[in-house]
Amino acid sequence: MVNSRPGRPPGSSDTRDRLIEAGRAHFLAHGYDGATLRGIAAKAGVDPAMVNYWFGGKEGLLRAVLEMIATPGQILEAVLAREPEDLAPALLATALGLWDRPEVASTFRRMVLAASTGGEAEKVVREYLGHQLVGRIEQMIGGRDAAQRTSAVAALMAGLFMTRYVLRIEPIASMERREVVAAMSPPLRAALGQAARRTM
Amino acid sequence: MVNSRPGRPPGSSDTRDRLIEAGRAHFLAHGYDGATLRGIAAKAGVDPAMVNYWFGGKEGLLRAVLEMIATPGQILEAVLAREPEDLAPALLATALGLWDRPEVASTFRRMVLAASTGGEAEKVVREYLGHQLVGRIEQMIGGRDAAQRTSAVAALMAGLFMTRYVLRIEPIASMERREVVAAMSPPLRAALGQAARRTM
DNA sequence: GTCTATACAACGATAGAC
DNA sequence: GTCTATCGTTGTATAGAC
Repeated sequence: MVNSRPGRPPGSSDTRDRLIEAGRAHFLAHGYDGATLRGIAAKAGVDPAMVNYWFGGKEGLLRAVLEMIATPGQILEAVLAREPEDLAPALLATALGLWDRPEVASTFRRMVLAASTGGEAEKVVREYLGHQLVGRIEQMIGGRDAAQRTSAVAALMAGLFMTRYVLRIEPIASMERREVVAAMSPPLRAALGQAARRTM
Repeated sequence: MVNSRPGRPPGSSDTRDRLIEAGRAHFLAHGYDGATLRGIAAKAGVDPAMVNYWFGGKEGLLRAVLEMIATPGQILEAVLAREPEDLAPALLATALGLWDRPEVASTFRRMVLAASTGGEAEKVVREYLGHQLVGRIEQMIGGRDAAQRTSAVAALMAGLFMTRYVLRIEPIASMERREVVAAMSPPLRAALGQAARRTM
């Protein structure tokens, strides 16, 4: 394995930072498989081999870019201050406010697509979503049957994102933000609310 | 452009069918970018150049594979006989019963993938999901605010599928089917139930 | 028309010189 | 640390045999 975080090199070497920024732009524009190391390196103004040196390969660069974005945490942080009664609409409004920004939606869109290809990027994205996002929701809601309720919440939020931003299925893709909040709040409240009842 | 559908060649040429079957298996196993034309051709026992001859390229083969897979509204058909009270768990149990069959899960997985190719396949998949699936749900539940409630139902089901089968996020990916039904029934009932209330 | 054979540019990755 | 040279593999294109 290669040195992935030098303390502060004496010579030059903002190479690493330039590669992360260029990689973010390229993954966003072309997806994981579509982006090329040569194109990223050219935009960063460095040699393509530097990707392998600093990140161990293309997959390592994706991991570094994902760590840089770290948006799911922002949603939860911004919401944790609210009282539990308002949790559902607050979570929805905060998430939509973030996702409606085009560059954020595109980033997650690419992540989902990368995770759907079955390639190496899939493992990276799954790790990221599993720990960073789902783990923190579960920790947040706690209580009995936390795992089941967390799964329901995660499925609901993931489905909202998929239908509205990735697949762009009508009518949800064109709905006003407050309409979406109104429509999704009751089911999200049910998912957050009490432990799942045995129904069959 | 190349001839893509010969009437009935006198000579041999099940080459096309063999490529579709091999392509289905490979796309399913490795994803679109992960699958290689040489690997597909080898499994089909034909020359790699035949993919270009019959389908015009890799993307054309994907389109032919998608056309071959009959993606059914079986879920809705099987559920429509139930009374409205049981609708949520019935819909979930039926959907899970279908999706837990590996080849069906893979089919939808590939549709998500196809929606990302950026080509003509994206439009096809979106049309199919929008009209064939979401449109029928809306027609089924009817009433006031049908569009909003339909969106919530679609998001919930899409999210369930994404987290459990595509992204395979824990713990929902490993949960028993009846656990999933129990966890998702309350939010799904809320989505199906009454018109969304204005919450903000 | 159907297929084989071959070639080509671009890709991710690596070894080793500086 | 950085870069050059190069390897194996990818998707695609084409020439020509049946």
